[in-house]
Amino acid sequence: MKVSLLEGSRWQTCADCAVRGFAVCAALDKTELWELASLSRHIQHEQGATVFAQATVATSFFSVLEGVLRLYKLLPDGRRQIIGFALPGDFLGLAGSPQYEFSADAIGAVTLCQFSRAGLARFGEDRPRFLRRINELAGRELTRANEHMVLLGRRSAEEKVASFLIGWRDRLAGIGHVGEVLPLPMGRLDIADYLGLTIETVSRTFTKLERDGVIRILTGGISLLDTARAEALSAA
Amino acid sequence: MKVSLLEGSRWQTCADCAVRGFAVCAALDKTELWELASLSRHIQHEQGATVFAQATVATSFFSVLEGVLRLYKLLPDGRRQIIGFALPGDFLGLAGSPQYEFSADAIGAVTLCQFSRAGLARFGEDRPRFLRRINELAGRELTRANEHMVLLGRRSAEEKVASFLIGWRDRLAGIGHVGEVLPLPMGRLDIADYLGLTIETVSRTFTKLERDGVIRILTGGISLLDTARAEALSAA
DNA sequence: CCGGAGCGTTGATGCAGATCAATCGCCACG
DNA sequence: CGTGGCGATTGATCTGCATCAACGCTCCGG
Repeated sequence: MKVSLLEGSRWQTCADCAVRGFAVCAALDKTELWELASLSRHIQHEQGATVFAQATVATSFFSVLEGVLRLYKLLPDGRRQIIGFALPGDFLGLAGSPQYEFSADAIGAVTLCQFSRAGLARFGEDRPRFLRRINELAGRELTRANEHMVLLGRRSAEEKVASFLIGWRDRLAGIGHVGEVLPLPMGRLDIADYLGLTIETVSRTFTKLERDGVIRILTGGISLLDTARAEALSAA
Repeated sequence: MKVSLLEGSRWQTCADCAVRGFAVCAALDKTELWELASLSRHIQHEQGATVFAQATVATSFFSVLEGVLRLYKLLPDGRRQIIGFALPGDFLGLAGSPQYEFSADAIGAVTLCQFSRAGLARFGEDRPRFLRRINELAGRELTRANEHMVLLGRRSAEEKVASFLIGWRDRLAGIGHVGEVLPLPMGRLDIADYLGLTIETVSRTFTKLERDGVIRILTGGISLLDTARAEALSAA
């Protein structure tokens, strides 16, 4: 059973952008939106493409329109930690440092709204509403990061996987996803590197959750059979 | 050998506040500083006191003047993850959610600058410079969080301890600390909960680093003997 | 000067998850 | 309709860190 994720929405103008309600621009009025649109460029990347790489000069900010990205940091010896997945509406570049803090690549095809760093900085300079919006997004990101630290430092493999599934479900719900099936566009290796585990442990844990009747494993996703049990594991 | 940390500085007015250069208020001019001062209250907490607790209503923001705090999240069963240590100049409340996202307690005595949430929000509402300052601090925090995730998810015990020591040294240096000796006001348990380890593993790792000639263990701190080796472990 | 509480260290043992090694299943392609 | 490749699963074994258990040091109060 194949599962698709947020395909088919097409962008026309900022005003009827698919992510208008979620993205940075949610705080702007019509005039501002026009001005912002003039600063933005609309780009696409195919499956697996790297949008930007850790430690290269950060020339752009991005807002995700369609698709999913993995955001990750690499250690010199190749160990990888995925620090998050970016979904439609997410803004990339909050750290605001002159170099990118992490790398981002496309999981499946993605469409992005690209802004020049300087341009957006100038645009925001004297727009408190916009700055407050950025703040709000940064705060949310920080909250997610804090929770992720607890997960990485203090949870068992089973709790990690359950938390991931519940968190992913909630994020998809937040951008309007509905349905029995929870699509997982990222591979097992991505999940492992997100949870600080190995691919084998992730696979075994999925299997265990299925054996215990908590989930059902499908190609490209899962279905949550025992939500209560999963949520308990995720909170515990 | 006992080590003291940032004792003795006394606050008089905002203009000659000990953390004037580092804190939120660094972005403000004299007039604004006066207005901000009228919103702030100056509070102290003794050793071990809890300044605010996770999941209680967030009525205040804080800026640290003196001392060190541990910021942590607890799981229902008591497992603890320390998400960071707050030093003079650090601002608490960036997440901006209506409840505190984590708890904070004093390690040793602390002095804080307290602001009412509503008051500070109103103050900032239409001051882009201030908002940009908040953004800058949030970005820095986010960067720290991302690095901490890599540490928690992908580093060995020895690398964790070395990274912690190097990071701590750099943070203290950033607020003007100098000297051979690196004070560690937090106990082994705090370090363990910061690094996602147990107290025993932390203790053993300290001992190993001392045996290997990388550090010397003192009461209340350490001395870095082989900086290069420690930095290598920390980066690797 | 003595006693004990609290933190830190050290030792012995256990186990969750890593590592090493096939095998499987699903497509894409010839 | 075979075949090769890649991701996922499963199995066997190993190991880094956790856990369980003393013991030591240091400082403080009597």
